[in-house]
Amino acid sequence: MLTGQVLSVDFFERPTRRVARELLGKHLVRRLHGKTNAYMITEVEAYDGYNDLASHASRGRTARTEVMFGKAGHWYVYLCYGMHWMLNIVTGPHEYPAAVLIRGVKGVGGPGRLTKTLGVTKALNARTATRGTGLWIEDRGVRVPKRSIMRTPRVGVSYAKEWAHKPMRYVFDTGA
DNA sequence: ACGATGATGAAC
DNA sequence: TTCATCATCGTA
Repeated sequence: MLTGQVLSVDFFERPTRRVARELLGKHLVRRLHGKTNAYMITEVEAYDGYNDLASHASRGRTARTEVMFGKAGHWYVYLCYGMHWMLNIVTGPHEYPAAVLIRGVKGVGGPGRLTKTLGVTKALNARTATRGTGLWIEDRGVRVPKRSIMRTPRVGVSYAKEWAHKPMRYVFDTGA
């Protein structure tokens, strides 16, 4: 089976926007019910720091957001609109609240559809992105030319004042 | 264009 | 304890 280099904590501990951009082209790998599937990441959003009004962390440290303040490389999974699980990976330094929302992979557009397809639920919240938890990220050598990366404002955060229109959404245009 | 559907956080 | 608010999606 073709595998790649599993991304370690070092990768995620860097500045959130950089991590977001570099996650494009990486592979989200899911092992569930004895089967392993890999999905190339094509769409992400950065949620960066206490001042980011679009981030849950802007309303302080709470039971839900605790994981965002924790160590990088952990999953932050929460329920949105009462029915969709959202999958994020914690980024940046310890105690600094930040994460990247994985919005889409090749063939599966939309964060809610993505978690449904991969069988991701609250059970993965606060777990590490390692093989042991059944959900991790690999570099399989896909090259992502700068030209193929689109930046846009984030989706569904119109309430976030000036943060609503910052280009913190990254899309890998594969042309396919 | 709109309703489903429930956790979350802030107000009371 | 109540209430408004959602980092969405399928159907119309």
